[in-house]
Amino acid sequence: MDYNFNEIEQRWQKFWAENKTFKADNTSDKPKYYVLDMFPYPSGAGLHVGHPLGYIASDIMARYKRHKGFNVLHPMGYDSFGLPAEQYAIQTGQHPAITTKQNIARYREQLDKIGFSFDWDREVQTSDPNYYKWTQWIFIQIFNSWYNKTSNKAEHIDTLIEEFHKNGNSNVNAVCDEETISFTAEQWKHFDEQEKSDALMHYRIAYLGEAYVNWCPALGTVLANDEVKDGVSERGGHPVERKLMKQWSMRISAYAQRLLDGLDTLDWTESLKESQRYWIGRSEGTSLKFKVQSSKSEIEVFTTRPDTIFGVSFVTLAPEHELVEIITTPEQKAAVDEYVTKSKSRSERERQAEVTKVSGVFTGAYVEHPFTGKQIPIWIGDYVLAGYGTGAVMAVPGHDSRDYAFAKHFNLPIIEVVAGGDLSKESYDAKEGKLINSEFLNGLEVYDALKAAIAEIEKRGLGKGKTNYRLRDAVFGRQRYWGEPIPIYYKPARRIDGSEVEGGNGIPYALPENELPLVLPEVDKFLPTEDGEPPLARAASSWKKDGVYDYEHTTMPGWAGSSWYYLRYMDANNPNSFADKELMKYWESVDLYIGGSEHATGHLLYVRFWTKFLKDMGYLTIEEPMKKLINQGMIQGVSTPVSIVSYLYEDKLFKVVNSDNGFGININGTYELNILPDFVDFEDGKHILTKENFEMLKKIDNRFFDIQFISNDDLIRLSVKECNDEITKLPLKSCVEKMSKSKYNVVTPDSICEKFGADTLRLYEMFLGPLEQSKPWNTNGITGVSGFLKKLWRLFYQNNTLTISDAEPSKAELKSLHKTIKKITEDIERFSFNTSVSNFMICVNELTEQKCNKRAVLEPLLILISPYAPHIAEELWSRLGHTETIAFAKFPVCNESYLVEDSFTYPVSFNGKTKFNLELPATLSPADIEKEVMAMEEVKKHLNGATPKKIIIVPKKIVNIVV
RNA sequence: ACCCUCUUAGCCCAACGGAAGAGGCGCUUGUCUUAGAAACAAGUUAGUGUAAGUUCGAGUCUUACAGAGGGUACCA
Repeated sequence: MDYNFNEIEQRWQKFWAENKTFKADNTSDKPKYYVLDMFPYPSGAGLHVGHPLGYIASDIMARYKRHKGFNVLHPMGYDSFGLPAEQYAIQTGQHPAITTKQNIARYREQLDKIGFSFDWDREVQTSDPNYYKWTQWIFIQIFNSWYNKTSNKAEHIDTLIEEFHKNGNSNVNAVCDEETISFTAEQWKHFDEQEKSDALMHYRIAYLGEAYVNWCPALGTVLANDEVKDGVSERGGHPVERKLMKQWSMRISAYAQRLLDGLDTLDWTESLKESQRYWIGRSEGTSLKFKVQSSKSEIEVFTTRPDTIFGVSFVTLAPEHELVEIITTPEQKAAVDEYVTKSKSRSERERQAEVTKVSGVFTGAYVEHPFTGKQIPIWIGDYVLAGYGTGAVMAVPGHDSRDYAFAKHFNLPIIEVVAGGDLSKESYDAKEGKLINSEFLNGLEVYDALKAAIAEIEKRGLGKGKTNYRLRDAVFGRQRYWGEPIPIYYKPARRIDGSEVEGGNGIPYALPENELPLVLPEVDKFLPTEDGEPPLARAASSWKKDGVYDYEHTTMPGWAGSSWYYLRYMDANNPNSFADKELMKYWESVDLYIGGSEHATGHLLYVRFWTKFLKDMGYLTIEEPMKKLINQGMIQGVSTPVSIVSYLYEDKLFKVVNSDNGFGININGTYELNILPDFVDFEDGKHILTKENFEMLKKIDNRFFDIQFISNDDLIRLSVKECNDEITKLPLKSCVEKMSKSKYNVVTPDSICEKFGADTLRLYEMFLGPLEQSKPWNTNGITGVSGFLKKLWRLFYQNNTLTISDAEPSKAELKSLHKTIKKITEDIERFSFNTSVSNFMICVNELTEQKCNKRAVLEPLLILISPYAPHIAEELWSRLGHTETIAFAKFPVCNESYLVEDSFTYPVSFNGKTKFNLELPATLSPADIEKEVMAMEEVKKHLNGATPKKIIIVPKKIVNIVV
């Protein structure tokens, strides 16, 4: 009987599904274990071999924990709202719901083939109204909340209204907008509906406010910071620009400190925590006011280096700063206006490309130095960011490299106030050295000067110590169709007398909870309207609250649904709440979360934010959603790039000079692309293009007239028309990069499953190397893994018959087994799955050599291997006569007594250099070992009469004699 | 520019600070086969990217540099 993996795998996949083997119980005496994969977006390309890497690892963990007696929650679902389905809808008219459904079906089919132990009864899809009803519900809770800095948590907005009623807002210690005006209780009582709504809006955690956003004209929507890469949209690569817009936002900044502090409690990689810390960007400094000369205005700056206050030689405002217009002198107005217009029109990408270019303009106005009273010019420059701090900096060119570059460029004075650098060459940014040229700070070390400067600034009432965070509030509205509708409607404002205010946008109200879900309406087209309204404005005129009031037309961003999905898995089908409180208490938080590191600052920050919010409101008991997190490395694809120099189109020859999609153009003005892998062969470790394939390539794409192949760094130019016989094999340059549909380097798991089986795929993906490390996909070693499974099979089947002995195993057999038990257990506990695979190989090699077919050895071995290769394990387990699944069989425990060695051969070394070996009983104490060693003739010979300085003895390791 | 990770045999990768090698691929030679392939058996190869330091002892710890991969990007 041969190992027929196709048949075996299908049978067991069917068995698991029919018997709901992996259904997680909500009540159990067993300890719980929650293992979760990062929510996949079901893209049209399906799974490639990189996706299952993490899923296999988490599945091994889930199966292992079941063997270990845990009640395991291991669910899967889909983050099914998102841009690609919508882009496809715009191009084809196909409703994104249909595309999404197809893609999910394809994902599911691929996932099922790999034999994961998911509890599919708990599947969730973010685009399902039964799911997004609760996403909307959570939004309403956030809308109805404010952040109380005194209690340091979110509270219901009613407590704030009550306070306004009693005392106005002067005593309120809340996280709110900068421009919040103060009012008394009396004023509050006389506010009309609009004014009350506006006042509260400054405090709500989900709020409608003006913000600079990343506007992407091509996608017709705003993007979050983490959805923008290199100044272009992460999905699609379209240019992004800055735009001031009224937007729904989330006051995540209120949680900045807690998000930072919480990191210390998490078992995440240091590098991931570091990225979050950096993204949150806490910095301690001082706010400081500069009086503008001959004006009532003041410029407030934020600085972390108040110690360098005497080194200020100018002040720089961001072009968007509100004072720019007010303080600019008539003589400078034209220049300033031009600069402001120019910097506004520049896209993010241009801005970022010009980071090293210095630009700016003088406003003509001056401030007074707060200590010396000296006149200091005010400049504007776009190296100052409008959104950070106060949008203004005190420039200390001597000790800040950006100010230095600006000063050098515009020939502004550079004053040295901290000794230790050479200011003729560069600024001296280090926080080390003594203060000079600084009046009362002279002679102090930087650290002491900082404290002294802050004290003096506060004493004189010029400013105060302040902590700033780089973390911005998250824009929450998207001008898109395929997302959760925001459950808000607008009522026209009313005057005190009750009459309606004409025009205006109306006052936003949250929908009552019994009207949820607010279902996504049908639209005729998935595009914005002619007047630039989002697609939801196309909904039928009946799509209105009570048939009268407009709903909000923007939808939620991709991260909304994924910010709480781990909770829904605990109680996926609950119609009455987002999840039952008792169940959330039982499942607590995720014990192991596995996914890619690309979510470091997006999803993983938002999910922590929502968790903290829900805890504040009393729905949860946990502060952090994911206790342990592992980033699986990326599986990269291998591509073979070529450059197209010119191409033929409708019988005309074109030279590639530029391209409007801004993609793939290299310096020489050629167009780079990757050859489809179907045309590339692999020989002697090199990628080659054969003559046959070249001919094929010509036929398929006859536009390519003149192609440069990059071959071992030499460029070989081939003309398609003149292709001659000389070239039979052309070595191609290959490079390792992200696996992506657009790069033609995607490998799917399907063909591997077909050819070698899912168990081989699972083992092989683990065998590739450490889980967290990125590695290129190659199938060179896959026959080794597949051979191993065949070898395992042959331990049970000799000459096509199951031959199993119930005899007592030999000492050697038991040693092989228990050594493996020990190693595998250690490997799983530290997520070292690659080494487990080789340990299995060693074990099977040894047992094969011992011709072991003892049940007492092979049964435990099957349990050991079942998390990794569950199908073959189930099959052999059942053939051994078991009628129950192997999934819950007790994981074997290592019996150390089988591993004990009688003796150990010590390497005896002098000064670290091994001279000879000495076999001694393993039980000998270090003192006895020393006696034995020192008594030896050879030792005396090596010592040559000298007395050893030190003798180091590590039992069962080494003996080292220091002379 | 900054931050993180990695660098061990022809290749992929192992080695609680204790004799550098477990495993797989590849390669070589057999056995078996009409042949190919498979299976089986035997064999094969590095002194750990470079330079310094800590240590009785360093692939492992520290520092600097180089290369590769990933992340962030004027945050005052």
